Amino acid sequence: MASARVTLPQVAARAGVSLGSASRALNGNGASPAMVARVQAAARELGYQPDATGRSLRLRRTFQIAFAVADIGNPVYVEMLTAIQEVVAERGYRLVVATTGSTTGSTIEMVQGLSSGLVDGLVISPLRVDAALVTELRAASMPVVVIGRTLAGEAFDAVSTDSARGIGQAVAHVLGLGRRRLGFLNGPLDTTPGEARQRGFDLAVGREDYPGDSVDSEVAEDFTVTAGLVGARALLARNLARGAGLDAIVAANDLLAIGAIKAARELGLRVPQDVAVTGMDDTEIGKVFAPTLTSVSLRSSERGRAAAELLLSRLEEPGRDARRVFVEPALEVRESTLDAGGAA
Amino acid sequence: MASARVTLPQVAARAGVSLGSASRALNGNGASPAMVARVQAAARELGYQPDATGRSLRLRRTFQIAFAVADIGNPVYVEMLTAIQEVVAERGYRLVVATTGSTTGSTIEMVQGLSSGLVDGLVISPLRVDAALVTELRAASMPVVVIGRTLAGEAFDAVSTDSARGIGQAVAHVLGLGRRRLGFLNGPLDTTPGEARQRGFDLAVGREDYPGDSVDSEVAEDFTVTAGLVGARALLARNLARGAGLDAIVAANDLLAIGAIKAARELGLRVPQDVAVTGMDDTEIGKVFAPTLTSVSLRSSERGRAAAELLLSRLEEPGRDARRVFVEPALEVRESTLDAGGAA
DNA sequence: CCGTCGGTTGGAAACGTTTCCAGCCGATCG
DNA sequence: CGATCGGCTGGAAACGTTTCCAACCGACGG
Repeated sequence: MASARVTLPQVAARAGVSLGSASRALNGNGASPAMVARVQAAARELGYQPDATGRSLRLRRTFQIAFAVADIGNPVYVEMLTAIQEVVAERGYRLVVATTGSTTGSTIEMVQGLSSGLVDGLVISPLRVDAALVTELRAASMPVVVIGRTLAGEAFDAVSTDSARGIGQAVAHVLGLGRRRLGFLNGPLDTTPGEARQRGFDLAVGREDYPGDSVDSEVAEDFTVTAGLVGARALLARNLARGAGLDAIVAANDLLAIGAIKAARELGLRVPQDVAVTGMDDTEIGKVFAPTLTSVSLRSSERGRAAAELLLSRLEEPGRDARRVFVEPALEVRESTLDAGGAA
Repeated sequence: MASARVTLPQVAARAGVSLGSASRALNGNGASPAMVARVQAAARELGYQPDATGRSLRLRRTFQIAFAVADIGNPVYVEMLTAIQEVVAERGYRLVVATTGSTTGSTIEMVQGLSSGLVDGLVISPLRVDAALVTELRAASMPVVVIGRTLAGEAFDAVSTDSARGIGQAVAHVLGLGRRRLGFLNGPLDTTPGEARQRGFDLAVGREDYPGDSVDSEVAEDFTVTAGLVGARALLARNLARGAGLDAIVAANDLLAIGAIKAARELGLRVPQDVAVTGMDDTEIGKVFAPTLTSVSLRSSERGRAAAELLLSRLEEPGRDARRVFVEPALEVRESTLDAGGAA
């Protein structure tokens, strides 16, 4: 393998022209047609492949962008990754995936590691945010697009959604179904999504005209099915013991919701007849689950795509003002809240 | 953002030493303790970050490796990606994800694009393989590790499993449950996994002592839930019409299996009581599905990890002989084949 | 017919790093 | 006490590319 690389000087020699001319000919800058033909022929004969490192060094661009994410196992991030990959590949960029770890400390380390001219820009969707991370991101020697909470007052390009409002939609939906004893199954409160979704729930059930009878919240260890199962067991058992079992669980994401459905079934409860369950993120897994999962779509693909486009546009126009893209949450009603009767 | 980069000459100047000494001091090669201290101090004061492109150009290594995959949406590949990422990150490498497209033509293009010194090595799990692709991979100017069919007679490092045998295990399992009318739901036959799994099924049901009554196969459009749903509808309907409905469906992967379960339910069939269903790949989604899915594990994480380790070891020792790692398939029995009675 | 201009070309510099090479110094050994 | 050796250092070259600059050519206009 790995026959010795053929370099541009070799191509130039073969074509009998100077190095500079060869470069111009291949990049289509001010070279005569005859020159272009000669050089291209020589390049083809030799099997010339331009070297990315030499080119990057000179150009000060790598045509790589990074997507940094806490947990690549989460389907939401995979969806974003797919969308980002699609957009950037089309424009000739490559995608580097970087795992941040769940703490801000390890995220900062990762950002520093990336700040070596290795990538031209960064899309980051941080689970946890603090001042140090914001500082680090501002200091980064490359454009950054944040997916998630728009960092207060910061001049970052950002893509955000209103997941608090999304939780509100889910609450309104189950109330509309006549459910009155609501449980909220959340992930860690010190995460950006956990905090926002809790706020959304508290707001929705705190309204003057709230018609529900009881509310209860449970915080799972993280945003996974297993944690959801454990959390929902506690949530359901607690309310059952209290004499008035829950008739609806609003979960902070689809994985938690699936955990909740499994927990409900363990107790012999039917979904949705006995307990309606809603998720959030509208992931593929929820769409194929049985029952199919009512979920608040935060349009992860769209957010990924928007973030990628924001980043590319900034690479083209570095000086422009920071831009923010908002994506509206939208409730997708499916079987997990739809009684056989079909009341909506 | 983007304050002007500080370069090594600047650090050297600040420390009052030569460029070469500064480099040696930072890389820990033959520099006096005093020198190291001075240079590190200067570097810290200036916030020096070594430039990856300059370093790569000189070193002829980028410390990046690529993972090329047809469809990053498939959970199997996500699992591999996670494992690979973990291994390489630990050794100081970064992971670039490359999407190949499903044809060999687009895969070849992608390999060529990567052959620009941008990555030090490549892990590829091709869906379809032909002679041209093999040629291209051999000619690639970097080490390649193949996950999947070991390319006949080729000197690639490879990680493979015997998915044909895995299908055999699934068939044996449902036969052991007393099922006698088997359907096989496969993906496209011109793919590497499709071909192998079909072979496995045909072999398993073609044995002299095969006790089953009937067999039937259906080829879905691709390896997705939707395609599985469509394919399984046809498969089930066809056999129902024939008077003897299937009592087991062996699917070529978990997504197809989930499609099959949905199709069975549409027809009012219970899983597993009326129809037992098995999948393959043992993905997360199958583990949380209701019913949980009996599946043949091909140990995707393990394969990813092995591939990454193979690649890193080759980077350290370029001349060594090609190595192959085999991973045994293993059946994971869950609810989708387990009658309430619990017969195994 | 000569000057000028636009289009092309060759040569050289530059991007930021690592490493080779030669020279220096102090120390050790004969 | 002198020669030699080892450890460090400074300087320079090299990795492969793009682009600047100066020079050249033919053609066109005055």
